[in-house]
Amino acid sequence: MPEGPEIRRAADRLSRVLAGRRIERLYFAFPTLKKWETRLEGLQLQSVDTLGKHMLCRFDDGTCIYSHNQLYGRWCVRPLDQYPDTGRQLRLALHTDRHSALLYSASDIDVVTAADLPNHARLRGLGPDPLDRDVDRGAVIARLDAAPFRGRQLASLLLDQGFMAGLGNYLRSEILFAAGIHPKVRPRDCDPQALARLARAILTLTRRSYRTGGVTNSPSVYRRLRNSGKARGAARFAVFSRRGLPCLVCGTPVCRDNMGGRRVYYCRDCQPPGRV
DNA sequence: TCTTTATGGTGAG
DNA sequence: TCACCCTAAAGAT
Repeated sequence: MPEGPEIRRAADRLSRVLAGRRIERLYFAFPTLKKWETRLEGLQLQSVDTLGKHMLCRFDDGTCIYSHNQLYGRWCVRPLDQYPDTGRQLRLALHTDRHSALLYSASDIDVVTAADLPNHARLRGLGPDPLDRDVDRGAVIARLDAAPFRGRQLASLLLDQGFMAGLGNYLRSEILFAAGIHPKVRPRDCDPQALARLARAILTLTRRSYRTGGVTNSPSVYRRLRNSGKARGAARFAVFSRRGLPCLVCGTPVCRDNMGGRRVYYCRDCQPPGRV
């Protein structure tokens, strides 16, 4: 569950069973965090929040459990003390009187006091999260057009958590395809219409992915691809991981390149390079 | 069974 | 830009 929308969904699931409840027991796999098992025991869990791909389980005394799932971490919610049959390593467990919230495989877990939270190295400098309701299209356009960002290639900018928090590698490709913009284009090369398309794609696709659990294709295209049976796995995405397959709009084979150290997928006909 | 890849991120040069 | 770390699953042999 790696990108912002999936993390936010996981936080919602945790919230439903943890928020407002006393945490009766905790388990930390990492030795340096063991001391917190007794310190946090019996406190009430106030909320489960996300900032981009970062998650915070907040306790009523202000202490937070910070976690980042990277590529591998996975949250499970189960009835109390029932563990899924998985070969994965349990890294963190929060038990109420009814439920167990279990974090598997994640390696980036920490406990942060209220005083240290504002200075936390991983949270400082994050951009706005497009899942937040107060982030609208105008705000995204303004950010794209701001001095630190307008000269940067979109391929790199869209992965920068300081630009917008929560976007990741599949959203990058999907956003650029939806906006019809080549990955090497910079915001300063975009006319107002192109900037507006880009901002709309950032918000629409991130929020769609949140609603659908990671499907960025339009609902009708997704249904059509699934029903055709040919592209089950790839049905989620319009371009991402579709190298060599026909573009869903024009039929040209989808390109794959390395940009910003990660793979980006695009259609060279629907997303022409140069000024847009 | 071995190798490669992955929806993430850091730090060195 | 690169090497590297984390862990799991898919792909190649």
